[in-house]
This record gives sequence, structure tokens and C-alpha cells, in this order.
Amino acid sequence: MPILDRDQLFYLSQINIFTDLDRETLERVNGISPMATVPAGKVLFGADDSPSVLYMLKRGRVRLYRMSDDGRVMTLAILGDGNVFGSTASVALHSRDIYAETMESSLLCAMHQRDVEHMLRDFPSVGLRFMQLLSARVTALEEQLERLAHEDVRKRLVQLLTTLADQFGVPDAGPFTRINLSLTHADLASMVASTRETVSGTLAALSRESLVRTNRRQVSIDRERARTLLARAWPA
DNA sequence: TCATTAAATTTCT
DNA sequence: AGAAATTTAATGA
Repeated sequence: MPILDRDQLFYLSQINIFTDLDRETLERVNGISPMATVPAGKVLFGADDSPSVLYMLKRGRVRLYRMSDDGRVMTLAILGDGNVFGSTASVALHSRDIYAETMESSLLCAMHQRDVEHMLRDFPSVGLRFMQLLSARVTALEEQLERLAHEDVRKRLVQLLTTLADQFGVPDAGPFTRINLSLTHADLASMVASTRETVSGTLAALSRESLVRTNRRQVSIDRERARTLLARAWPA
């Protein structure tokens, strides 16, 4: 159960906002942010309790989502190795009232608000990375908002699968890239603001066109064809 | 075009 | 077996 110090440091160095830190600093960070293994399906924080910590996902998968009053779920992001999430009074990587749930057994560590603030003050490179991370997320959300407003489910789904393939893709047979996640149709629906029935039908149609392949809860996509399909929206 | 409802069927545990 | 997930079809906005 206890993990070697060497491994802890390795995982810390993989956290995207820490990539510029030297070994000595990493050890300091390691000292103040203990690591824990969290089983799949654990909800790390819910609507009511505000986390005053920043979580660092060393290895695993975490889904961030929002739930409406009638229980409908909107998935905002799926995070993989090296990602950071959570919010504190001074620093927020996302809004409040967000749930974070592990999708598989994951290695996480948490950093308290005061330590986060010290890090940002003492290490400019961390602050810079932080801003880059925030910028990227704002941009991604704006693009997603526009797609929700203007594009149909089919295109939103293709776009989602390409994004997931960029993030979690591993090579598959032929032109296909497999998304290394276990995803139900309901999961996908919660990411494109649709329903599981519509996703089911749309996936079947895309399979017929050999744009995607599915089996069990795995999805593979032909990124090249997906790219040309998405590009045809507004001819230059 | 797509959410909704309903129902049948397949796949997981 | 029982639960969860997937698929198909009909209907209406």
C-alpha cells in the first residue's frame, strides 16, 4: 500500500503546472500534499461542500459534472493523468457546485489553499502554467458553447469524440484511434447535451459510415475523416 | 432534428 | 437472476 518516495516525486513532476519545478522544490511540495489512492466511483466533492483544496490527479480518471435540480447531469470535463482541479477561496479551476467523481481507481493528492498561494508567490513558473491552464479551459468552454448553440447532435458527438481521442487516444486497427475510457451512451449524452437514445442512434449511424467503431463501452474514431467532416461546416 | 415515451433485447455483475 | 445498458419505434414539438 505505501508507495515509494521515488514514485511520488515522479507523479508530481507529471502534474502539468509543476513541470518546470526542480527536484528539491518537488520534494517540498510532496511534503505538504499527501498522496492517496481513491477507488472508482468516489465522489470527491458535491454541491454543498466547497473544497478548499486543489486536487492533483497523478494517475487515473476523474469526471467533473454539474447536476440540475431534476437530476440531469452535464459532464464538463474528463481529466486524465497530470491534471489539476478543485477550487479555493482565492483560486478556482472551475465554478462551485461541481461534482468530481473518480471513474477508475486513481492516485490523487490535495494541496491546501495556503500552500497553493505560497506556491504561486514563490514560483512564477507555476503561476504561468496555471494561467495557461485556465486560458485553455476558457477557450475550450467557449468553443463548446458555440457548438451547443449552432450544431446538431451528430456534429457535436463527432467533435466530442475527436477531442477525447486527442486526450485519451491510443492506436487502434487501421485508421482508428481508440478512446481509452469506459464510456456508456449516457456518459456521452451528458457531454453533448443530448439523450442516451439519440446518442445510441447517432453512434449507429456513424458506425454505418465507418467513421467510428464501437464495442462494449469502447469507442474508436477515424480522426482524419472526422476532421474533414467537421471542417466542411464553413467552407473557407 | 431531436426529446420523450415505451418496450424489447443485449450485456454486465 | 437481476441490474444496467443498448437498441428500436412511434409521437409530437
